[in-house]
Amino acid sequence: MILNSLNPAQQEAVQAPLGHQLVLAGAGSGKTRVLIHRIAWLIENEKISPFNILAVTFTNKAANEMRSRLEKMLHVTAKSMWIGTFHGLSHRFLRTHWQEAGLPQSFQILDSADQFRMIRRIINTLNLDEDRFPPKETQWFINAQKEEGREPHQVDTHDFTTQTLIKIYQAYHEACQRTGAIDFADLLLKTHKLLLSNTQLLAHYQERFRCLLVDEFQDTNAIQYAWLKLFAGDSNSVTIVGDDDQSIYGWRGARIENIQRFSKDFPSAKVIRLEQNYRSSGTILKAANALIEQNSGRLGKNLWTDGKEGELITIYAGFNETDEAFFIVNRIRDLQQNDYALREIAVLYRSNAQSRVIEEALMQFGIPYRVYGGLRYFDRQEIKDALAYLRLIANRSDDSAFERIINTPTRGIGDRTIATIREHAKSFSLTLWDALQQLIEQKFFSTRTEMSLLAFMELINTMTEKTLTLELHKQVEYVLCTSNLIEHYRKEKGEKGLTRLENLEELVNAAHQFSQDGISEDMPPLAAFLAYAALESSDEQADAYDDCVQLMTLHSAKGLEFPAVFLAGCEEELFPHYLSMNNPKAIEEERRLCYVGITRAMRKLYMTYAEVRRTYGKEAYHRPSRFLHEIPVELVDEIRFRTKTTKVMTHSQNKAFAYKPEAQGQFRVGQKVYHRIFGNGTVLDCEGDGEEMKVKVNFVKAGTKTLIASYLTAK
DNA sequence: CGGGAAAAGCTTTTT
DNA sequence: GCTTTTCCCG
Repeated sequence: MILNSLNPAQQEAVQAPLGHQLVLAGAGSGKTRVLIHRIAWLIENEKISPFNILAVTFTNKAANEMRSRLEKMLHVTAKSMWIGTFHGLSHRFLRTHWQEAGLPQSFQILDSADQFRMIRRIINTLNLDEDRFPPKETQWFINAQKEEGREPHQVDTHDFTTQTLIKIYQAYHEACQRTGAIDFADLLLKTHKLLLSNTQLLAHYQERFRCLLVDEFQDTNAIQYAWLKLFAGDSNSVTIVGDDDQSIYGWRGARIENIQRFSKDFPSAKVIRLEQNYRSSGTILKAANALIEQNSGRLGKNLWTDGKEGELITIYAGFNETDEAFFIVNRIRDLQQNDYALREIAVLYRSNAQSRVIEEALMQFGIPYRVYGGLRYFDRQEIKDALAYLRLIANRSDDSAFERIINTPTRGIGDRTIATIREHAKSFSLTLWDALQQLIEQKFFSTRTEMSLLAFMELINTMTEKTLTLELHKQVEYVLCTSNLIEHYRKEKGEKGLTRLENLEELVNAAHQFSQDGISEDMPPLAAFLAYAALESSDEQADAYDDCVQLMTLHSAKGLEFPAVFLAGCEEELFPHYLSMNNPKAIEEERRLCYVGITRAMRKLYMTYAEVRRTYGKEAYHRPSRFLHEIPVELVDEIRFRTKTTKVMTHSQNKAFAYKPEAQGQFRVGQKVYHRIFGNGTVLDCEGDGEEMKVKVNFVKAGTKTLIASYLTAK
């Protein structure tokens, strides 16, 4: 194996003797490479069988990448290796041990939308007020409990509200059990619980997985930590890789403290720091280091590079979000001139809503772009409809699927009828399907309603029979046709309906592709496909080769790198977000998010903000983000006020065009001035006049800069 | 049942 | 402000 491509610290991590290891890997320090080389080393030099290795990542994408890179490196298939996400691996485990776990063989995975509907229904059935117990918050509560590994009866409670929430949790828990559904958190919980209670099984798995490796360890939550510890047992070797400075998922239960806890629970663990950065210029790195230093309780790490200092960081103050967007587009065009490919440029922002203005500006200039995040393929309405038919075929007790399609496409079954079925199901603890069957036997409905209902049951039963022997993709095709979904969406007018039809067609292809890849092991193909749809958030890889500007949130940028990065919306209230403002811990997480953003940039970083921003229909004035002030001024280049493009603004932007900043008066040489980022300084030179006036200022702390007069205050 | 009007949201996201 | 969900009526 080629090790000379690794630096000494990396080599140390890769070649460490068996035992526990904690690798603190800074941004851009080659963390993934180390992890992959380590696994290869274990196999080739320590003669560990791939069969004995368990590697955990946080996304399917990371898992797939790791697998394929390993296969390339070792020239073997990594099939026998357990590489995957906590959820994916738990799923694999539960599919094998469904019986011991007390699950039906065809257990269905609920995604968060299914979970939401189910919880809301339970709140209503319990006659609770949706305003006092908002389904979304309740869902949050339940998931938070699950992430801490607490079942309904294990939650301590004193106040009435929590007691009610637990009641809902309990009812939800029972509903899941009755319908054979498990949610994402359950995958981990049930795996953990089964291993704890079944010593034989535990011994078997502990004996098998002699080497455990976990990536992005700073993102693990309580149940994941417990899960890992259980697999580790007393004698297996555990390697964790993480960066406390890049922990940005605290809000969904991730705990940085798990890193410290690991050192305590595995005291023999060797700590290795990877601090050499291969990604960013010296300037960008200095900015990142200075920023993150403001956080308390860090494990401590200082990134360095032997590369060039590179270009200064450009901070731009737009007068509103449109101006900010046009600045970004203008600079993107400049970058294009300077031989940057569009795909090498990323625009990052705190929240998704910010993408719109930027998209509009890009569109106006005909610059191709791609927005990451947003609605995923398997989350689309039409796809979920089709999958619901398949789910009901596979498992009649799947209530979520039942509710979704009993009247989609419409077949004359109204809300009243569905409510009756629900009620009956509740009072006799039946699944909706069984409740419906009973009610029909009891001749409960009017003849017309009964006919519609019978037709529905008949449809599902026929589908099940007819597709029993069909190949998976044929099965999907059959369902699409006989369910009338195609017909239903054909009626939807406009482009939307057309896209939906295309998506449905694509589902047949997806099924075909899936069965050809054939990783379904001993699961029936349909069940495997449904699990795949629930667990894998298939990202369209085809677009990856297109040359377009990459737009995404800071969260989704983690793990990526780009030669040029724009960080838009660097304003107080937006970034840091106003919901984090009064919580020091949350502010630190925002700062880490900013750190992640800055360290995505390889050569050139722009940070922009808007004086006025329209949010939720209201115009709001914000101060520049505190994070801008935390970057040493000597690393910052220039502040420009207005771009040439203001003239190109279309009618809709007229408002922006009409905006005139308050004249600050004329400046003269020798005058003392103040700037909100650079601080105090003295005017050295003036050029032009009015608001277009450019002023050269010698700042006390920041040195000499040339900027637009409007951003200076006379002292 | 479907369409239009009114109302309600509205960080960050993977699984 | 814009988008999604809900409500109400023909």
